[in-house]
Amino acid sequence: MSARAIPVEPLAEEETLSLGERAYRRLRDGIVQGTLRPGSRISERSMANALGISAQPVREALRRLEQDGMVVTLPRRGTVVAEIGPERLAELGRIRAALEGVAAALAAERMAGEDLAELARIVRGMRTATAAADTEALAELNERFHAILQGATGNLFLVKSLEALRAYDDLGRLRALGSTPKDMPKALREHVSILAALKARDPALAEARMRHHVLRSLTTNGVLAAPRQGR
Amino acid sequence: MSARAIPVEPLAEEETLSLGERAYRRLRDGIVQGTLRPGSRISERSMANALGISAQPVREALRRLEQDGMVVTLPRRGTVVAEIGPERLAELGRIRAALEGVAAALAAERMAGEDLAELARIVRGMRTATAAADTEALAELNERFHAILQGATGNLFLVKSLEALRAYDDLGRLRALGSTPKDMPKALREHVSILAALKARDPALAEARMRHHVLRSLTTNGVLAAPRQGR
DNA sequence: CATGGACAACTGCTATAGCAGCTGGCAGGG
DNA sequence: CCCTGCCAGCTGCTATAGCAGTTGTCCATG
Repeated sequence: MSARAIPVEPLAEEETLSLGERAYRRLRDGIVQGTLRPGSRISERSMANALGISAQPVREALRRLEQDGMVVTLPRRGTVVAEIGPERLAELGRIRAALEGVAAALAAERMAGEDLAELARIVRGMRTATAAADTEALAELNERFHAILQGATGNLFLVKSLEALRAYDDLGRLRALGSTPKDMPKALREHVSILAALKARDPALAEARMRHHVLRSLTTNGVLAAPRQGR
Repeated sequence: MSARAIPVEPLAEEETLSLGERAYRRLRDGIVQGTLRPGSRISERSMANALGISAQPVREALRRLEQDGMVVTLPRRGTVVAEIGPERLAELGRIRAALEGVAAALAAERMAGEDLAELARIVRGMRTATAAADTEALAELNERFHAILQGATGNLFLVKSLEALRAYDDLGRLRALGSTPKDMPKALREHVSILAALKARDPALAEARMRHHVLRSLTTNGVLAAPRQGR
């Protein structure tokens, strides 16, 4: 009975999501937040009654996490949390930069006019939030900006992959300091330039700018080291 | 009993893989090969006894396919095969090109010497296979080349994502003609140049060349149209 | 004829039970 | 003391049963 030692709390009935989905997010957050440390073993049964649910949803979540590269399970042996060191985190950041770049390129080609208008509204909000140094609102707007852009591509694979990568990004943000203090004007200029490329329907330009934006953001957050990364 | 109409044959005991894994691959192949057409509904139970197995492995496979963007399920409503038109296929190709590019960049930094030697061996084999016009051996070598390169990155997320994307690639290859007839020398030159960039430990160069290689390959296969794609 | 409501037949989702394989320790023979 | 084989206790994995929503049909009612 080592179930008591498992650093996970039972699932509340928070929302209307399926137990499998909730277990997935819970475990994912547990991994990126470090409460489930790399190398630690996760038993389907133990984790199940630690969460107060059955074993299937847990197993389902573990299979999805395995596809995300967060855990690795040896058949009939056990499931362990994968190692996510700083270098691995940097890799994932570069991957995310590349994918967001492709998303921007696709969006530049397909994006509807109303979505562009919505992005323009968001950027406008960013400008005021930057002036007011409202980091919280800025984070919210930033998330919406990327979400709309990715959603505009209509590509499920892209959206799902970036969603998974975003979880890792939170991990990087936790290990480094909190949110970025004084690069907000820089981020604002980058968003403006990205929007301009989107409006101009220039895929290559949008991709380059988006990629640079993500890489720069990761660099100032300490996830990436040298400023000469990935071109 | 509409189970008889489901275009899937029962699972043989082919290998030692789990039923969930086998169902995942079977369904994935069924989708990319067109036997499970877009828009068609997939019932867990029906598919289960069509495959001669229980419902859980099928459900498990469906959840993974959903994360790949191949199916979309409405809670308590049903699961349907997602639409994968030519334009979506082109998008996925560009995504794959970007990811393989990042993989090449990472490999250029981290790759061990013995892996480089193995790649050199493979490229040497490609040279003779190209001279002999042995398309089958060439496809095999090509697969090994990319597999070793991706494996050298040691990044699970990258490997898993590219594995899923490769399935879509097969779909594109099916819709277009068969394997490439006369661009083999071009592919050989590209592999040689990629290997050179890897040996030189030049991440940016390796990435650019790999990305160009994949995009060019997709273009000659008819998956991509204009030669001015993605930079 | 139109309309509304109940019922049957689905669906995805969850829980329980039990299988087969692996591991580690403990006893018994060398 | 060391080695070997057994065995209990794990593990992931699969099957069965049943839950709870959704949908479509069919009959009764206005």
